[in-house]
Amino acid sequence: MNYWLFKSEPDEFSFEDLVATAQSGEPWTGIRNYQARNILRDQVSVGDRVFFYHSSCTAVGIVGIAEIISEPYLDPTQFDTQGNVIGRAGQWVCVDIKAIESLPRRVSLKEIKATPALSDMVLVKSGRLSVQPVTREEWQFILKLAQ
DNA sequence: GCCAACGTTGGC
DNA sequence: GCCAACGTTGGC
Repeated sequence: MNYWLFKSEPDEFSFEDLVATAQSGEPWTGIRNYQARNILRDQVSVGDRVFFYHSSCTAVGIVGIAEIISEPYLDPTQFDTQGNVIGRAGQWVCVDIKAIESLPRRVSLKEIKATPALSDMVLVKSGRLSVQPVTREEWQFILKLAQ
């Protein structure tokens, strides 16, 4: 099983919104970055776990855990009703995810940046990538921090 | 809302 | 294939 971190602006779609979709989950659409697309297309598998990260808000950080529940498929939001590609053609893909649980408390970006054991996280090193890998060590360390 | 960082585009 | 211009992300 692999671990990932997905970013979302809570004003657009929050972890609470994902929880509300229960077992049916939500298509993770709208990724328009090649690096993120390649990760979704080539590396993400059903059963992988995901840290759900709230960005661009007053409480930035990791707030919950989700699970990948579909194989990657073509993101339907890249097509109009006639099936024509909207904007940049990029064979964009999406996956479905569902909520597993909230963290006992949010692990803030500030805290992550201040933690030496987490200084190699992609989140710290390449802040803009919206779908990114998390190592097993980082995953477990953050779970401990969240207690 | 500002602005730094970074990804993408496009002229050459 | 370089690189300047431009657009977007995201922390603050």
